[in-house]
Amino acid sequence: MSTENFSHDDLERTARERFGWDDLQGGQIEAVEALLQGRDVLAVMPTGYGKSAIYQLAAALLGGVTVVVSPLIALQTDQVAGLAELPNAPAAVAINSSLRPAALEAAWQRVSGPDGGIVYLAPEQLAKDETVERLRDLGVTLFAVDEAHCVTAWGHDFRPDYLRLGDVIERLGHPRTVALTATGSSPVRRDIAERLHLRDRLEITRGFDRPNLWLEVTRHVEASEKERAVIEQVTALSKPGLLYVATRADTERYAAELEARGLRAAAYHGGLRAADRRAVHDDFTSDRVDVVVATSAFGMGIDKPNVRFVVHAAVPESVDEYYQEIGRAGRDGEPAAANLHYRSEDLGLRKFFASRKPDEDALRRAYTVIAHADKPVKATELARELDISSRAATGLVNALADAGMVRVDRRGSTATSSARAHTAVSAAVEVIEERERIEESRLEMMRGYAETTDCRRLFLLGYFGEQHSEPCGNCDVCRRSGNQTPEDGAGATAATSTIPFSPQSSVVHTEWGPGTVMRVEDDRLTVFFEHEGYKVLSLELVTENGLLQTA
DNA sequence: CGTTTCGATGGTATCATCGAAACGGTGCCATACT
Repeated sequence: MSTENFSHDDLERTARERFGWDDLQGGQIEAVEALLQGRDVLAVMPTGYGKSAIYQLAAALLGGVTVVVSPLIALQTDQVAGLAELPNAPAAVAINSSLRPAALEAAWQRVSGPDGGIVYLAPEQLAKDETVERLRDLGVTLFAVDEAHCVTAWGHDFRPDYLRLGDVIERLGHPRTVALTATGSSPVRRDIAERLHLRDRLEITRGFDRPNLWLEVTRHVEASEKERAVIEQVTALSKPGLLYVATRADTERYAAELEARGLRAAAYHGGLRAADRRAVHDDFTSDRVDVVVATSAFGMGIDKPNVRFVVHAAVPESVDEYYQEIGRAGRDGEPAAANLHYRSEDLGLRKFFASRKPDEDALRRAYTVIAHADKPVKATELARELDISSRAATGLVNALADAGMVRVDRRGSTATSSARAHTAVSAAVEVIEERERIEESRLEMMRGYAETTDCRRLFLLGYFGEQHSEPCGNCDVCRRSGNQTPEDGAGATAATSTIPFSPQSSVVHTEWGPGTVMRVEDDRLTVFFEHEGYKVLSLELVTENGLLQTA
């Protein structure tokens, strides 16, 4: 089948006849057309915009087998069930550890026919040669990575197989690839594109500004005072809503406190049994609870239009994560509140999570084993040899690979040179420390949001690379300073045109190297440096001393 | 990095105080049990 001769009408007819969709959005059409032309696509769109429709429609038009990488089995199951309700949609299966051998074989058979189908799986499945070879034999026409920010957020340590997806795509012959996510500042977008080896990519960003969200930060000194304020606010706000907390114990404590106030509250965290998690999720979706008190585990796959507030009892690890979490409020376009309760001490827990001290001894032993082996070493073999978990082993290998000291293919890891162990270790340590610097700078941007004295929406949109000049009129800063709605406040723009650096332009700093300008204000610049992370620079010092050059 | 928990201490008040140690998030998968 020729893949380049689909007309706009074909696309809309297929959407209607096979899925029952009558109203595709511009961004969806643009993304599908790019895929049909053979381009790779990075789509950044909020949940509810219809990201799944992009690869589902492309799959139907292209035929053959579509692979969808999805981080949670619960999400895979939901997607398969959704497609099964449509009589003419492509066959869809989820391949994961919950399947017994017979069911597994049946699933493979379902998509092995001439019409192919959609295969949902987690990246860990694609870490198995057997799975990749089976897909390669079937012939993959489209590769989709759903919730693609997981590549950046989880790949480095928590779920290292996310970093292997780029190689998997190559081994499948680089079928056209689409990455989908609901959030992504430009450093995250670039990391996704590089890690997945996207080629000739089209980036489509839609639906970032959420003017109906009221933005507010309340600062606290004492922990107990903060807790009381959170409880009072959540009790007072319109329901339903979400309360994000930092620890599992806090979910239980706050939920109990809210129940004592007569609210229907449920705690949610990753330690709950699968059935309990599902129950809380369903209760929230069907308005049987008022408030879910959750860690960051709660979120992916939630598409509930009438969430009236998202309150944070503690800062999340980055503005990316914060924006994704508050974006779950007010999807129906009606007013909704995003309130952050902030104590600077709360940054400490996030800093702890971000800091992963490089284990030099483990790196040295790992490199020594790999360098002295007469054949490639698989992560599982390394784990056995060093008596560590296979996750830890994959993490060590990822660090050595990022430093260019080992090469990883499907047979395992091989040393790239005859470098001595201490050379390899210090290179890997540098990679880990750089990552940590960047993580900490992302946390500093979160502090920046909490402590900013400017319009909060301008801060958020600037973080995501959208330069707006008018204060929003719908945040606590604007309210205090008497800013009205944007229409009323025209003409107060800063003279940014005289500043020699524009947002999204590439720059080079004498000390910090290459970077991208993220935000331009009257007297300062925010720049993301590739090896250092975010830095806020005084415009005066930068121009006087010639520290920054446009690249 | 900050908070909570635990145990030792001192001293006799039958427990307050201090310092050290432990703990804190996100989910696949596989394997070993019932």
